[in-house]
Parts: sequence; structure tokens; C-alpha cells
Amino acid sequence: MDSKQTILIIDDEIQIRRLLEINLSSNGYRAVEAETGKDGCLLAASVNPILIILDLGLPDMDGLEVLKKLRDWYTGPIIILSVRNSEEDIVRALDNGANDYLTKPFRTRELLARIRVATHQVIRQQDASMVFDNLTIDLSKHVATKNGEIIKLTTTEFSLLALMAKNEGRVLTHVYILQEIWGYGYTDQTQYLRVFIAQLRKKIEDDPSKPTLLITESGIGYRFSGV
Amino acid sequence: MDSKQTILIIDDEIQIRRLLEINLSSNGYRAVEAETGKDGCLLAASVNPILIILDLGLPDMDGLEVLKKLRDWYTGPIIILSVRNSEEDIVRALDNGANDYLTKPFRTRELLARIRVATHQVIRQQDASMVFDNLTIDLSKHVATKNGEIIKLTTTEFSLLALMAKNEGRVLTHVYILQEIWGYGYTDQTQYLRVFIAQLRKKIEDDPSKPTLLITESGIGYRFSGV
DNA sequence: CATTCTTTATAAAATCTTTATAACAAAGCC
DNA sequence: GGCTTTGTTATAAAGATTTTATAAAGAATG
Repeated sequence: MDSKQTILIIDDEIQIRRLLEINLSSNGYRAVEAETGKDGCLLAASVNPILIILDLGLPDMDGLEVLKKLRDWYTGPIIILSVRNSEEDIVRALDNGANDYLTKPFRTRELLARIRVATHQVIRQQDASMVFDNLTIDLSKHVATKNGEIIKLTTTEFSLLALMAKNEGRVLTHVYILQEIWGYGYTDQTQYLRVFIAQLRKKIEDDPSKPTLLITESGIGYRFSGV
Repeated sequence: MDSKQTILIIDDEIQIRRLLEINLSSNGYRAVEAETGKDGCLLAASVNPILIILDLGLPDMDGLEVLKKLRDWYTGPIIILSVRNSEEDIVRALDNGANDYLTKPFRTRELLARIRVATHQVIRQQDASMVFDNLTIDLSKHVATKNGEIIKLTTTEFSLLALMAKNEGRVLTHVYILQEIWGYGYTDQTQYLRVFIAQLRKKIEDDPSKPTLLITESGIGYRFSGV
């Protein structure tokens, strides 16, 4: 259940990328790198990073153009890393959507602190709430309610319910669910799953003996039905 | 009261204040000035500025202390302006709630651009006072009351309560709370948290053994329930 | 010195894992 | 059809493990 936060680095200097990669990954982030502005824009769309570090001196296109292009859709923080030190460059970058501006050579620990500041202040609201009839599941608040009342769910129960609900209508196999919730070593522990499905049904079904939300697909797995 | 947005300057150098005042007011802001940390904290509470510019080298108290004091309740952006240029100072300020850090001498247009960035991205929390049934929490006055009577809370206790209440209904993980209250080096000191939650419950819950405000989410963290 | 924070110890509670057993359904056989 | 066999699922409950609550002692702070 590991989900490291991804930071995208757009810089053509291999040394800078290497340095950043080491520092970011040792601080719990996952670093994804792009050498050109074009690649950077494409990667940003596919990896959905929590933050982008952008060099202004790219070989293929002007950094400011990359910044504007990213800002067309990307709402997360963008930190500029550049050798350009003129006030004009800085002001222009900041006024075009950059959240911060550091000049090269930069200090690693300061950059990390500025990354913390930038990622902290943004409230990233994925549309994290799902509603099914009288059942709601709020992924960001980590809370589920039935008929308006909070249902007490353990960590594993909540993860399982969330996984099922996120795949509403789709049959998920035992193996798939076990992998997602318990991990790779547990794919043959079908009994765990049975126990937890029964547990969940007791908590969310109107009549646990006649489940309408967590449907058994015999021989295959389970399906969440939101109707 | 005019409609201009107020920026609070806390700096003991009259030249800096004069310079900032001219630049800010010619850019549509209203500048309010304080010479000491103490005055700054008081003024911040009374004028409710959209942004605070804080010098770290104040005569009466350490700038970092002022920053921490402000951050107990002030949720708007704080930009540090300081002659101190060491990485350690910068990182410490940023990790203690500063949104940006500029070294003196600074460039006016860059500062203005950074002010624009900071004021744009922050979603301002207006209400400095929160009411839950018979419990009230006043962030700016730094006071909590229960059934009208003031509850004596230590700094850490108050910060913890305020953090929980600000995120009412949301489950906050141990790690998140520890980071917010104690800082980055304390994410595995879950025991601290337990001790302080127990302490708080004794003070704010009707029956500490059956908490209704500070709810345990076993294996995850805690949740504040304002109902 | 009093207050607050940190650390330790231990009891209690909650959760997860494992086992046991019952229920059910489909398939094959007499 | 009725019966057994076989494979699958449901559920309760015991045991093991993890997590939490709380008091209290020690350290630091002012």
C-alpha cells in the first residue's frame, strides 16, 4: 500500500537531475525526470506530480513557455530553478504562475524546505467523496457514513471498502483484492478476504444475509454494486 | 475602514519600513507597521492583515519566536525578510511556518511579485474563533473555553486542539499531526501524541473515558468530531 | 520553584490471524 | 428424483499481535 509522492524534474543538466533525484528519494519522494520541455509537459500529464521543479534554460523551448503551458491545466506548485538571476526573469516567472524561484547554484536543504512549504499550503482536493444511496465514502477524510451516521471501520476494512467502491460494478478477483490490500505474499489467503467481507457486510448492508452492496461472484471474487 | 488589503510589516529599521510602505501603498496595499515583535503580534491580531512581512532581527525577541507565536493562530502568508543568509536560518524559518524567505538587501519588484504569489495561492481562513457545542476555541486570542469557562491549556495542548478542530471530521494521521505540531524530526514519536491526547481529553471531554470530541481511529490517527 | 515537556512502564482495548464448523450450490451417481 | 460428493462461501469465536490509554517519573525550561 505504498504510494510515494511524485515530484517531476524538468532540467537538461544530468548532474542537477542526479543530485535532485538522490535528495528527493532520500526524503521520501519519488523523482521523475525529463530532459526537455516537451517531455516534461507530457510526463506531467501522465504522472500527476505533487510538485514540479522546472529549469528555465531548456534546449528545446523557453522555460517561460513551458511554465505557461503547464499552468494551462496543472494546479500544483511549480518551483523554478535557474541560473538566470535578473530581477526581471524572477518577476516574470513568479507572475506567470511559478510558486517559487531559486537561482543556481542552489542549496539542497533550502530547496527541500521550500518544497515542503509549497506542498503543504496547497490543499489537494481530489474529488474524494463517493455517494451510493445512503452510503458515503470520503477518501480524503477517511470516513464512511450510512444514513448520515459514521460507521466505525478499521484500517483494513476501510481500505477494502474503498477499493471495492472505486471499482463499482466491476468484478474484482480474490487474488487482485488480496494483492491490493494485503500485498503480494497474501494472494492465497482467500479466507482473510471472506472474514473481512463478512465483517463489512455486517456494518454496511441493511440485511447482511442478503447483501446488495458487496456481491459474491462465486469462484471469482466480489463486486461492489452502487445501486 | 477602507477596503484596501492590509499588509503588516514587522521590522525595526525605519528605512526598510519607509521603503516598503511607499512600494506597498503605490501597489494598492495598506501598510501597517510595527517596530518590535511584541507590537507586531498585537497588531496582527487587531488589523488581520492579508500578509505579514517579518524581519528576523528584532530588538525585543527572536524573529523565529515571533514567527511561531504568529503561526499559533495566523493562517495567512508570512514572508521573512532578513540579513541572515545561512541555509540553517532559511530552512528553520521555512519549516516553522514561513511561506517565503528573502535576504536583505532585497529587490523591491521581486518582493512585490512574491507577495502576489503568496496572497494568490493561500485560501484564507477567516474565522479565528470556532464553536462546537459547549466548547469554543479562539485561535487569535489563544484561548479555549468549555461551558463558558476558560480551560487552562499549555502551548502544545492548544496547538494540538486547534489543529484537530481546524480539520473537523477528517481523520488526521499520527505522522501528519506530529509533523504539524512537533516538526519533521518527530514523525515516529507516536507516544508524545498519545500522552497529549489523553491530557486534552481530561480537560475538554465530559467523560474522558468515553471521548466524543477527540476520536481515536485505531491504526491511523485521530479525528475531531464537532457534533 | 513551578510548570511543561519528554520518556518509561504497564494495563487495557482493538485489530488481525487462524481455526473450526456450518451452509450452500453444482455435479455426478444410483 | 434423492443422495452423496466436491468445491466454494459464510460466520463465529479463540488466540496472537498490534495499538492505545494512562499514570508517573525524570528532564528541561523559565
